[in-house]
Amino acid sequence: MGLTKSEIFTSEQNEISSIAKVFGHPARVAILQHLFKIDSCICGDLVDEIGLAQPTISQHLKELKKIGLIKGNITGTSICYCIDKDNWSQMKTVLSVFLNQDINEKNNCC
Amino acid sequence: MGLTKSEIFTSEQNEISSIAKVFGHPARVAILQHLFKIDSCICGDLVDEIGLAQPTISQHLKELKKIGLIKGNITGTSICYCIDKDNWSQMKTVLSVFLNQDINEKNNCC
DNA sequence: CCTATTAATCGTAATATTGCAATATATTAA
DNA sequence: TTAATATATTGCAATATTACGATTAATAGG
Repeated sequence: MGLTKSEIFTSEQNEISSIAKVFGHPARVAILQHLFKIDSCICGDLVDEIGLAQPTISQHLKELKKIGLIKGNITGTSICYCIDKDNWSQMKTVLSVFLNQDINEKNNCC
Repeated sequence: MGLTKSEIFTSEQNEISSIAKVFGHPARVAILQHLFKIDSCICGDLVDEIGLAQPTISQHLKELKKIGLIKGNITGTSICYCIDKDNWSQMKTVLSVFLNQDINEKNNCC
């Protein structure tokens, strides 16, 4: 069906998977890395930096915006995107809880 | 096209997104959480625990196995799955580098 | 051998994702 | 106003994902 049955999972499980899904494409990983690397904001050079067409980059930016990891403000004809630091931190906290489950693990039969 | 252009990205970007993609479905998150929670191995009760059909669970387990996060050994007619601790740790390291990019961040124009 | 049990695989339908050309929108500059 | 520039949106084709019924394979117990 291609349709995830979100309703049978906890909100935590859905939140973790929603965040992870956004990271699940190399273009979006590359966009985020680039936004961190140049510690001022960039505008439209993501299209040159990454080798994808402008509508494709725009679509990926939309995904990142939707989940709140980036924000953009208009500067003339261009738009300046950057990481939303507060949301990035919050997201890290959610993922950390999931990723660090193993610290309390005792035995492992396999 | 539905086809990711992996070849234009770095191996690190592809690795991060591959891991994240596996976490990008709540059923796989739930499976991993359950495997951590019961600190002995489980067999086929994942189907009861999560509310999805057996072939669906089997398919998700396959994805998790493919990327190396879980392993299973045969015990009679059932198969005992558990987290691959070494690979889990390695995966955490890869993701941590990506998630902690913000610690060196200086300014933020937005 | 036959049957029950467990899990994988196959086949398929429904939906989602990716990518881009074409177009629309919005702002600046002349 | 017109042209140029930057980004978003639309529409569409190709491919991927999700889910499950039906079937298959493998093992255990009788």
